[in-house]
Amino acid sequence: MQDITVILIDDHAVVREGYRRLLERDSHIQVLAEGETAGDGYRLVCDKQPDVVVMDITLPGMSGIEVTRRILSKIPGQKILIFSMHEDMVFVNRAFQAGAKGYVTKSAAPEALIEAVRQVSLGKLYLSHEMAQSIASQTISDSGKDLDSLSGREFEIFHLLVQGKTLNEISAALHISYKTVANYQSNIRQKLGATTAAQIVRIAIDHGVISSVDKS
Amino acid sequence: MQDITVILIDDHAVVREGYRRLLERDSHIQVLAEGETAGDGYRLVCDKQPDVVVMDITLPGMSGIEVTRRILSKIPGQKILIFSMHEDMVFVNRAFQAGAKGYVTKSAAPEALIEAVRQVSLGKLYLSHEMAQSIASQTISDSGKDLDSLSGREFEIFHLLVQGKTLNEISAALHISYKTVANYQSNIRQKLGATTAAQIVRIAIDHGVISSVDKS
DNA sequence: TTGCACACGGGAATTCTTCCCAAGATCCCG
DNA sequence: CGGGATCTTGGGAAGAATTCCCGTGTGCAA
Repeated sequence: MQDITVILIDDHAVVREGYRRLLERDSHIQVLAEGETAGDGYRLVCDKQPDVVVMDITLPGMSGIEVTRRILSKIPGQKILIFSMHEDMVFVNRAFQAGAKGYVTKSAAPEALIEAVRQVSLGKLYLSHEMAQSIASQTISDSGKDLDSLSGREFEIFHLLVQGKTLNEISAALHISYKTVANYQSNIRQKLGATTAAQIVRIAIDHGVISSVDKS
Repeated sequence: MQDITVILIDDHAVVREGYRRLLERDSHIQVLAEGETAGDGYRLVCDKQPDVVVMDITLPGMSGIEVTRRILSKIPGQKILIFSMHEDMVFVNRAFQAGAKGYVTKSAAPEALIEAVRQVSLGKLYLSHEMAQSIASQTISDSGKDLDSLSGREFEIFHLLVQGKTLNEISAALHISYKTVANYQSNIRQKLGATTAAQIVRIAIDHGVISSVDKS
C-alpha cells in the first residue's frame, strides 16, 4: 500500500503540531508540508500535489472554505478534508457545497481524523460522527439554513428581527398584526433550523445580512 | 535546574498533542498529565500538584476561567496559564481577575508558550505580545465597559447564550437549574439594556466576545 | 458582627411561541 | 379559463418562556 500524502493548513502552530503527530501515528500517512495561511495552502497544494489536504476553516485572510473552492477550480478532484472546531451545520453545508470531501470537528476522537484521511484518500466522503448525528436530528441538509428558502416577506421580517427589532416594532413598521409577525418568526426559525434567536443572528452574520459594524 | 512540571487541560485532543509536543521541546519542562474537562482538570491539579497549569478557556461544562477560580480557592498560589484562542480583552481581563498568571493566544508563536510557562513558573505574570499591544489600543476605546457590569457567572452564561445555546443546554452544562439560567438571562438582558435576544448578540459582537467566524 | 454582593432557585402572573387552521391574493401552467 | 401552488395575513388555544418577587446560603470586607 502506497503512503497517503497529506498537507496541513492551519494558522495555529500548536494545532499543526497536533495534527502532524496524530497523523504520523499511522505509518501509511505522510505529512508533506504545513501551511499557515490561505496563500500558503494554495501554493503548497499546487506545488506538492498531495493526496489529501487537511484544512482548518478559520484561516487568516480567507476562510478555508473559500480556499477549498479556489483549489478545486484549479485542481478538480483534489481531496480536501475540512477539520474545524465549528460544530455548526452552516459550516458543514458550506464545506460540502464548496466541494470538500470530509468534515471532522476538533472535538472528535483523534482516531477519527486518521480514519477520515483514509476514507477521503479513497475518494469517499467522510463526516464525523457527531456531525452525522446532528444532521439526523436536524432533518438533513436540504433544510439548508439557506436564506433562499425564505419568501420575500419572511426575509424582510428576518432582517428586522436580526437587527434587534421587537415583534411589536415590526408589526407597527409593516402595518401588520403582532400575531402575523409572531407566526413569521416561527416559520423563519423552522426554515433556518434555529432554536434560539441567537442562532438566527449568527446565520444572518454568516450570510453577510448584517455585520458587526452595521448599526442601522 | 529542576524540571517545570505542567498539566494540560484542553478539550481538543489534537490541541493537547500540540501543546505537549511543543512544551517537550524544552527539556526542562515535563508534562505530567492531560485533562479534557473542567472536572478532569480540577482533579488532576489537586492530585499531581504541578508547577504550572496550562488551560484552555473553552472547556465542556465550565469555562477555564471558572475552573481557575475554583482551583485557586482550593490551592491559592497555584500558577495557572490561560492559553486561549480568544484575542479579546474581555477574556484577558476576566482571566487575570480570576487569578490566572498568564495569558497566551493560540495564534502566538509556539516559542511564546514555552516562554510563558517559564515566566509563570517563576512567579511572574505573562501576557502574550499581541495581547499587550491590543491593551494599548483598547484602553482608549473603552469598549467592554458594559460587560463589566456582569458578574462572573453572568458573563459565563452570557457567553453561552450568544453562542446560540438554549437554556436547557446551559443548565445541563453548568449543572444548575433551568430556572436559575432563566433568571440569569433576565438579569443579563436588563443589565445590558437589551429587550431581544438579537440585541444581546449584537452587543456581544460589538465587544468582540464572538465573531462571525467564531464558534465553540 | 453586620452588610453587601453573588450564586442559586421556587411560585405565579404574564407574555411569547408554536401549531393548527383558514381566507384572500397572486401567479403560473396546461 | 380553472386548478394548483405559494404567499400574506391573522385568529385560537395549548404550551413554553420570561419576568418579577421572594427566599436561601456563602463568602468577603469593613
